Amino acid sequence: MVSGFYKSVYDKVKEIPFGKVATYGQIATLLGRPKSAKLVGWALSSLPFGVPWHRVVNRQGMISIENLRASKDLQAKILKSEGIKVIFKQGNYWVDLKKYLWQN
DNA sequence: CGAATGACCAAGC
DNA sequence: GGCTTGGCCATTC
Repeated sequence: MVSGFYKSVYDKVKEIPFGKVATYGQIATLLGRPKSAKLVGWALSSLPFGVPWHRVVNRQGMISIENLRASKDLQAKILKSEGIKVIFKQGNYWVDLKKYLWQN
């Protein structure tokens, strides 16, 4: 069910430009709920088709979990295809936030 | 309507 | 300096 806050999250995620990434906390802040990054993460757990979820990572630039729709491998794959350098470290994929963080 | 949940974050030990 | 804990709040059950 897409409603209210969720929709805002999806719209904001769609605004992330090609080749950039954003963090959960950042999106939460942009939506006016800086203390509720969790809600962003939760919203992403039930993403509608067409949202570039692969451009959203946690505060450390890490891809934390496998989604229902796609694996971390796929997410890393897509990021690479967009020109983003993905590093595999300690069993997880990471991106360089200093280089690719979305400056809005 | 009360209680649980969640792809997070920052502080504390 | 790695692991645990509490807080956050819309949505679901």
